[in-house]
This record gives sequence, structure tokens and C-alpha cells, in this order.
Amino acid sequence: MLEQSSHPRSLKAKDSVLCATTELLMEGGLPAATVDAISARSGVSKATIYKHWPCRTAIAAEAFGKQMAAAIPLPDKGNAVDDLTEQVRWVSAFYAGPQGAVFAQLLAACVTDPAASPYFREYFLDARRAAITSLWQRALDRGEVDPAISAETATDALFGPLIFRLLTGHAALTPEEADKISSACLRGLLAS
Amino acid sequence: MLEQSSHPRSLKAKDSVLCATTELLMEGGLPAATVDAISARSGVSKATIYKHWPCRTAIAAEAFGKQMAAAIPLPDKGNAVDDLTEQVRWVSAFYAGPQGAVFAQLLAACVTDPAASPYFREYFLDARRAAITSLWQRALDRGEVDPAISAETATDALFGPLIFRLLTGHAALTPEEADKISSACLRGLLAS
Amino acid sequence: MLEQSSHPRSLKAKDSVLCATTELLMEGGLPAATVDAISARSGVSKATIYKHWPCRTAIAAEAFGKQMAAAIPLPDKGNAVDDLTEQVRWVSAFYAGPQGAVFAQLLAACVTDPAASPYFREYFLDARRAAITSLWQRALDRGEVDPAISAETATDALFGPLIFRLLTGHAALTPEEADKISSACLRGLLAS
Amino acid sequence: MLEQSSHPRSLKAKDSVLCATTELLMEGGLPAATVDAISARSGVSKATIYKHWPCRTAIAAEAFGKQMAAAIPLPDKGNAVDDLTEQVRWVSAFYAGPQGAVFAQLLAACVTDPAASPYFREYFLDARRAAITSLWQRALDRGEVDPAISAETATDALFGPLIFRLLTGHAALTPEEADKISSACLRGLLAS
DNA sequence: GAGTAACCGAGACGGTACGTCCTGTCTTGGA
DNA sequence: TCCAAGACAGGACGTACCGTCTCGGTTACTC
Repeated sequence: MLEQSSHPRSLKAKDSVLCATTELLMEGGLPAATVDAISARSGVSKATIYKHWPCRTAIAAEAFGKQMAAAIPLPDKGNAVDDLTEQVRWVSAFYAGPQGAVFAQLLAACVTDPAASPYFREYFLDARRAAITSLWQRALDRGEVDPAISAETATDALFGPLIFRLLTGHAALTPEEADKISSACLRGLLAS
Repeated sequence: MLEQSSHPRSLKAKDSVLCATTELLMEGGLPAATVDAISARSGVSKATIYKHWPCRTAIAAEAFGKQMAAAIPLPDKGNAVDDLTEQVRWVSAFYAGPQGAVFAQLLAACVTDPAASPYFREYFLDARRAAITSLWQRALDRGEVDPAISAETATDALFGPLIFRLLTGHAALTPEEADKISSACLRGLLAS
Repeated sequence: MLEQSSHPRSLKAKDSVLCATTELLMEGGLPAATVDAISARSGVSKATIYKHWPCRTAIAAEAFGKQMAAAIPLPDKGNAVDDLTEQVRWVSAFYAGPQGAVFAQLLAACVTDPAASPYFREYFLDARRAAITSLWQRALDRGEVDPAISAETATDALFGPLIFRLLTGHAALTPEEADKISSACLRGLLAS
Repeated sequence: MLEQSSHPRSLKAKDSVLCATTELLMEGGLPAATVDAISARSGVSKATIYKHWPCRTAIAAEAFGKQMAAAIPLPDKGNAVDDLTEQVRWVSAFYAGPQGAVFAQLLAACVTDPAASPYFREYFLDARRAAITSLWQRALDRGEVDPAISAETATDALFGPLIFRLLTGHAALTPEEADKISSACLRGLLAS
């Protein structure tokens, strides 16, 4: 009761909106999450919606990101190679699944809708990046990975290829492909 | 892939459209390349435009792709590391430049507009992929790279991270960053 | 028939549209009353226009009908023959004038555009028919006309020929011709 | 052989066009008789079609008029009242039938398409008017009708009301209604 | 019987209007 | 005071049809 907003209705409205948006995203992807549709399903008026978010992509990013937050677990198999390989496998499976399409749509929409980018980053990328950073730090502590490479760079190296494939659809995101990518990145492309 | 009509007018119309689209893309990015705007500037009617392309994104992909085709040269520095590093540097510079934004918009639009994907692939990705494949083959012949890794996978590994950054904007695409990525991928993420 | 919206803006928009449409009809007839043109001149968006009317012909019918409502007066010369003759003369003069062409275009358009028919009837024909019915009743009361003939039939008999001529243009609509028609209808075609 | 065009192909083309147009009119009314549709079905190119007719309405008028030419017989019941009543009944039945709608569409289209009017008059109205003129002359000879009224005026008086109803749809065109109109016109509207 | 000219099918094209859709702002009246 | 309800301007979409034009092959007259 203490920490809630002075206007509890705001909170209820936000929740309704996010909930309705999630449903719409599940049913028809980002194109279905029209502001009008969100308003109609949530019972929250458009004016109120635009008081809380700058554009519809932002709503979708927050709604989808919050829901996905716990979807991908942090593995701990005892060594960096297995952990990172596992993580790449998880993420690629997520991308390949039905929600991968929504993720791609959101990512794409943020290019057009700059106002939504912070939301996408906050509710989506940051969580993932934090997870990897944690994995990476563990691996660093164990001396398993190259200390000259930042977690940032490692994240890009491991997940960039997956996102590339997801967006262009030039190749499938099967577990085998995911393994090829993670092993290539981990061991390096050069001949030893 | 494109059928050449028996009527030479077709060719003139297509050229006008592509030319106008390129101009519009330069001036205002993908959002400016409205079908109406393309029609108005090219003098080609909308009906005709829609006879040649399935949607506006396809036009933009073809126009932009054709123009970019020769923009990125194939380096030949005598060894794989330098060649691939150079290529990554070129591509990231391109992405970081003004046309990188248009590229990102196109890539994003293809997610929404599946009909445009083939055009984007044909006029954009394939050229790049072919270039890398050629570099990769040269490196393979010299025994400089891991023969267990396909050119496909290598391409994803090297350019996926750049595209990831371009789209999410979570980090700059400076030459230094590009070098970090290429070196990380080339040498591998693991400690040696 | 028209629901008045709780939002007064609706009324303003409708007024603007009808006003702009009337102007366009005067300037270039029905072909000039494009939905785009109406939208541009009235400052009302196409979407809003299509919320109020089913098709452009309906707008034109309402606009033109409302304006014409009071254009033709109800004569009262003391006897049926003079009243009806006068009315036919008025109407034929109206048809022969510049607005007759618009009337014909509207009537014709309603054939193609069934959705517009109710509008044309409500805002155009009904007013005329009511006027004749009133005249006819007066004449009936005075015993001047055949009580076996309904006002409906009389209206058709008196104005049908004018409309026939207006549409096919097979003969002029001069006052003399109007008199010939009204006298023929009134006295009957048969020899006495 | 002597009087045929120097290029018999023209004749075949005209025939094909008229035939195809008639079919289309039967199937979907005037809206279905698109120039493209006529061209496709007849196998005659659009360029050739436009060599023979000024606009599509003209084609439809000629096609439909030729086909309808003999559809309405000239009655001869021995006296004017019966002949004219019968004729009005026939015509109203025709208007009320499926082809009446096409007739109305054609009549309406000629308002918009002035170039088609001569075709409509030649292939449609003239035949009807000639029939009535012949009936009227016979009645005049027998002294059955008012010699001060021209066949022209009589035609307008008798058929104008039917066309008025056909176009506006404000009342049905049942045989009973047709009889009411013809008797009203024939006997006059005034009380005797 | 070959040459030549008119003609024709096929259909691409510019133009114009259509009616739909969605966004983000703004207004109103009720809670 | 705050909000749902939803009207609204703006602007792009993709479609349809018109009447014109261009092309290359065919036909039917001419020599």
C-alpha cells in the first residue's frame, strides 16, 4: 500500500494493457497488436495508453519482454564451453519457436520506431546481456575464456549470428546449426 | 530471376522506378520511399509498379541492393586474417555510415514484409555472401582457416554481430569495435 | 434518419463535407465531387467521410438535396390545373437549368450505387413527392381531380416524362414542352 | 460480298465483341462489361475495340439494344386503349425483369458518358419510339386519341413514369401499377 | 507468287479514384 | 480529477478500370 502510485488506477491500467498486448502478440504477432486492439481488449483508452508509452512498439516490447524474462534459464554445467553452448542452444530454440517471430518483429519495429528502442533494450536485451555477463564472469574466474574479450563482445559474437539468421531467414535455426555457430565462435575460425 | 519483357517499355519503367527509389532512400530513408512518392518521382504509375514488385520494400531492396553491389570491394592482402578483418572493417564502416541506417530499415522491413525477403536476399545478401565465400575459399586453399567450418557459418559469425549492433544500437560500430569482433571470432573466444 | 452524435465535432465535420460537396457539384458536377476532392476542400479526412456516408454518391445526394430543398416553391393559384401546371413548369425549368444536369448525374449514379439510393430518396424525391401530395390533396378536396388516382401515380405521371427527357436528352425541356406534357397528362391522352 | 468492308476481319471482330458483351451483361450487368473483360472474352484487342466504339457504354448499348430489338412485340387488339395499355404492360414487365436492371444501368451510364448516348438512342429508344409512333398513328386514324398530342408527347407520358420508377425504385413495377399509370395517362388525371 | 501495307492480338502503360487501415491527438461526458 | 470512449486529420496502402500506345505477327491486297 505504501509504495504504490498515488493513482492506483494507473497501475491497473498498465497491467491491463500489458496483459492484453501479450495476448494479441501471441495470437497474431506484432501486426495484431494495434493500439486500437489493445485499447479495446484492455478496456484502457488510447489516450491513457499514450500517457504511459510513446508508441505501440514500446508497449509490445515491454509486454513481450516481461513475459519472456524468465523463459530462458541460466545453465551451470561446470565449464564455460558447456554453459555457453547450452545458452546458445536455448536462445536459438527460442528464436526458432513461435515466439521467435514476434521477437524478430519487435526487433525490426524498433528500427523504425526509435522511441521503442529503450523499452526493447530494457525489457529484453538487458536481461539477456546480464545473463551472459554473469556466465562470462564465471568463466573468466575459472580462466576458461580469453580475458581480453569483454562480455559485451562475447555476447555479440555468440548471439549476433543467430539474430542474423532469424531476420534474414537465410538458414534454419536448428540445434545443429546453433552448435556449429557456438563451437565456431568459441574455438575461433582460424586453423589451429 | 527477373523475366525480361518483350516490351522494352518495361525496362524503362523498371529503371525509372529503381532510380527514383534510390534517390528517395538517400534523401529520407525507407520511410520516404513511399509507393506514391516513387510513382510521382519516376513517372511510373502505381499499377505498373505493383506489376513488377510485390510491395514497396521489394522495390527498395532491389534499388538499394543494386546500388550497393560494388560498394564494398574484395580485399586481397595475402592472408586470411587480414582479408577477413579488412572485410569486416569495410562492412562495419558501411553499416555505421548513412547508408547503414537504410540497410537496417530494409532488413527490418523484410521481417514485416515477407514478400520482400527474396529481393533483399537476391540483391543484397547473396552478393555479400558470395564475396565472403570467395575469400573463405582462398583462405581454405592456403590452409589458413578451419576446414570444418563452412563459409556459411563463417559469414554468420563475422557479420551477425555487426548486424546485431546495427539493429539494436546497443553499441557503436567504430573500427575498433569491428576489430574486436573480428579478432574475437577469428581467434576464438576461448582461452588458448 | 440521421443519428446525431454526442460529439458536436461530428456535426461540424458533416457540415464541412456537405458544404464542400455542394461547391464541387456546382463547379464541375458529380464527376468533380471526388471523395479526395471533398476531403481536401472540407478538411475532413476520408476515413471520417466514410464513417458518415457509404459512398460518394450518397454525400452528393444529401448535399445537393438539402440545398435544393427550398428551391422549388409550392404554388397556390386556386385550382388544380394551374397549380400542377405551374409545378411541372417549375420542375422542368429546374431540370433544364445547370442544376438539372447534376440532378441527372445523381439519379444515374444511384443506379450504379445502390447504397446511395436512400439518400437520394430522402433528401430529394421525398420533398418533391410531399409537395405534390399536398397539392394533390388540396385538389382532391376541391373535387378537381380523379379520386381514383393516388398522389403517387399522379406524381409519376407528371414528372416521369420530364425525367425521361432529362436523361435521354431526346427532346428539349422548354416551358412549351413542359406545358404539352402537363396538359396531356392532366386532360388525358384519349379523345374526348 | 459487295457491300462488306474491305476487311472482313472488322466484321468478325465487331460480332465477337457484341456477343461477348451481351454475355457479360447477362451475367453481371453493366459493371461486368469491362473493356478488359470484353476484350478477354471476345479475343478482340482493346485497341480494335476502341476503333469501333467511343467508350464501353456505347458497346453495351449496341449489344444490349440489338438483342432487345425484337423482345417487345407490337400489339394490335383493335383499339387504342387496349394496344397502348398492352404495350405499357409489356414494357413495364421488361423493366421489372432481370434485363430491366441492365437497361437502367445503360440509361444511367449514358448520362455520364455522352458519347454513348447516340448508341443508346439508335439501338434502343428509336425502336421503341417508332413502335409507339406506329401504334399512335393507327389510333389517330381511328380517331381514338387526341390529335393535338404528338406521338412524341404520348410516348413520354406513357413510358416516362415507368422509367422514373425503374430508376428511383420508389415503387414496384407490377402489372397492376403499370395499368394504373397507363389508365391515368390515357384518361387524364382530371375529374370528368 | 512475292512484296507490301494495313490490320490485329496482346498487353504494358499513365492516370485517376477508390475504399481501407492505422497512428497519435484531441474532445466530451461520466465516475 | 481522471479516465473510457471514440471522433478526428493525416497519409499510405493496394486495387480497379479507363483509354492510349507499342510491338510483332498475320492477313489480304498489289504488282
